[in-house]
Parts: sequence; structure tokens; C-alpha cells
Amino acid sequence: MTEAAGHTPHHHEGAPAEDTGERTPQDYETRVSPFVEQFAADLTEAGMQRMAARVFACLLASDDGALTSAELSERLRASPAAVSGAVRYLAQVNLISRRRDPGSRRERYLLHQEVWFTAVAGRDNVLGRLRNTMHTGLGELGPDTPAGQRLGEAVEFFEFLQRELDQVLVRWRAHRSGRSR
Amino acid sequence: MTEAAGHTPHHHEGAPAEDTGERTPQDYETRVSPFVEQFAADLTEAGMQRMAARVFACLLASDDGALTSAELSERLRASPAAVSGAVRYLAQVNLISRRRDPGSRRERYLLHQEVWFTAVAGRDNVLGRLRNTMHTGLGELGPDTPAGQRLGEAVEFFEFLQRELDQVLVRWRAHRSGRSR
DNA sequence: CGCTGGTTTCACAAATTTATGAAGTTAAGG
DNA sequence: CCTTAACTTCATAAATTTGTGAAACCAGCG
Repeated sequence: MTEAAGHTPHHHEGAPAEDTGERTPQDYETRVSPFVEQFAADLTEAGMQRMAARVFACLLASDDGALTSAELSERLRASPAAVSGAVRYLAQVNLISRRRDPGSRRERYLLHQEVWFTAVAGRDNVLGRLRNTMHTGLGELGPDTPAGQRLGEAVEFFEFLQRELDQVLVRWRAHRSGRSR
Repeated sequence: MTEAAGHTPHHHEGAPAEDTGERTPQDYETRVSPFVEQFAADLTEAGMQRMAARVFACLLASDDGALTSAELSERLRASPAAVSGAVRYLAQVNLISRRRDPGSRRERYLLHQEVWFTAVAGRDNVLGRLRNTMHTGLGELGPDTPAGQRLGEAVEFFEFLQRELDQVLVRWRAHRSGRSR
């Protein structure tokens, strides 16, 4: 059956602002789902495939950052096939990993540790590709042409950016572990 | 975000080939165009609309970073309509500006100063949007829930990233002017 | 072995995105 | 004013991307 295992609503009073307290199962529909969809939309806008974005967002909003195919399928009202495809992509780009719960034939898809970290590293890759293409183009155009100048500067910028980005990530690690972990 | 993670060493591949000197008109076809298309493909892969990417790449590879609609249309073998749309988009996101040469009815589209700078700032915008959506979601989910925890951390990461990114850009400015300008 | 729950693959339908020709605008130049 | 070069808008055709149902797979379990 499809009863959402592991999604026991946690009750929390004393919540911030105007949270009256109770968390009902309907909360998913009224509160979580809108967020998931909005976030997915943002990601899509930013270039990620739609379904992958939805799955990713859904995991992000789930209690323990992990859901089974069936759960995703239900929450997103999407076919298992669609989930399968999205999940394959996300695993490919290292945003999630798939885990086989021993004793059960269902699989759990869970957010990679430090997802955002990974995501930024990924961005780093596309920067690298752009940089390489420009570097090659520089060879074709000749570094002495006006266009070549511009390209050269761009290449420099990208290299600079990549170095800096790496350091930013290092700094984040420091920042992070410095406060609670 | 779209591509995978992992840390590809930022290797500079093959040095630019020998530049024999002459530049013929056919050079555009044989040398420039392939670069333009490849670069556009990279940008498309990274999420930019195809035609916009082509126009942008074309401008980047042009001698003075500026071309008329007709020139773009010819070099890209695309209809004026397509160019028009692409150009509108690029202006929208502040990557190019349009200039009306007084006395001529044609318009010139030129790369914005410090394009890459702008581009990164733009990326910053999408980061901001994601951050905001997450922040809102945090309100809905409650910061005391497991998902809320995760979200909160993500928001922090994004804020950190944005601050750092700003500084990186400042540093680039310094770096840049420190060497020649 | 042979089911059976669970996931993946495949062919195809639906939705979206792109690009185009043609008609519509706008303003320079007579 | 009227012409006309140049850009834009619009409806539509073409290409791509998405998502789905149904069939194929693949272990575990009895």
C-alpha cells in the first residue's frame, strides 16, 4: 500500500510568528507543496529540467531528505516513470544518491550530503567548460586581434573566478564547522 | 545549476596553434563561426535560450563587441525576427545595450561593459531568488522541523555565498586594475 | 522455480520552445 | 507628406523536451 511511511507529522507548538501549532497531514498540500513547486520553478528557471527540479525540491522539503519513488510519485502526482528519469539525472549530477534498504525492494533517494556545496562545484564545471571553449577560440582568433583581447580577458576572469570559488567553499566549511557540528 | 560535481582540474589544454599571420574573410566561416557555435552551445547547456546564446557568442567574437542586426542575421544565418527576440532578451538581462547611431536607422547591439561581471551579478540574482523562496518555505515548514533545519542551513549557505561573491567581484576589480588600466 | 512488488525502458502523445515569413511600426530622407 | 530602410510583432510551422501507460526487468520471497 501507499501509506506514507515515515512521514509522521511532528507537532510543534511555540513555532515562530503566527504558527497556531498543529501540523496536520493536509499541511503537505497547503503549505509544503506550494513551496516545493515554487522552488522547483526557480530551479527550472535557472536551467534544471522540470521534473528533476521538482524531485529535488520535494526531497529538500521532506523530513529526512530522503523519499522512496512511491512517495515522490504521490507527493508530486507524477508517474513512477517520470520519477525514475528525474532520479537518474539527479544521481548523475551527484545531487542525490540512491540507497537500497536491505530487506525491502524499494529504493530510497536521498539528498547528497552538502548538496549546495556539490551544486556549486557543479557550477564550477560549467565555468570550466566555458573557459576552455574560450581558450580554444582564443587560439583561432589570435590573441592579437580585438576580439582576441576581449576573449583573453574573459578567460582570465573565469580562471580567477574558479580559484576564488574554490576558496569560498573552503571558507564555508570553516564557517560551518565553527558554529555547530 | 545543472552539471555534475567532482573537481575537474582546471587544466589548460593545448597551447594555441601557430598563427601564420594572414586573416582572410573566409576566416569567419572556418575559424570564428565554429567557436561561436560551440560557445553558444555551452551557454545553452548552461540554461540560456539558444538564439540568445548565439547572438551573445557572436558579439563576443566580433572585433569591437558590437554588431548590427543585419550583421548578426547574416553571420548566424538567422532571420531578423529571431535576432530581434534574442536581442530583446539580452538587453533585458543586461548583457548588451542597444545604441542608436544618430543619422542611421540601424541599431547596434553592443556587449555591456564588463559583461562577465554583469553575468555573475545576474547569477547572483537567481541565487537571491532561490534564497528567498527557501526563506519563505522556512516560514511555512517551521524552523524547528527537520526539513526546516535543512532549509535554514541552505539559506545560510546562500547568504554566505552572496556575500562572498560580492567580495570576489571587488577583488577582481582590484586584480584587474592592478595590472593594466 | 515462479510470483510479486518495485523500478526502468520504450513508443508515443502532449506541452513547450524556437525560428520563420509576412504584415505592422517607426522614423530618416527626400 | 510619402517612401522606404530597419526593426518588431504575430500566427504558425518545426523541433525539442516532457510525461505517461504499458510492457519489460529484476531481485527477494514463498
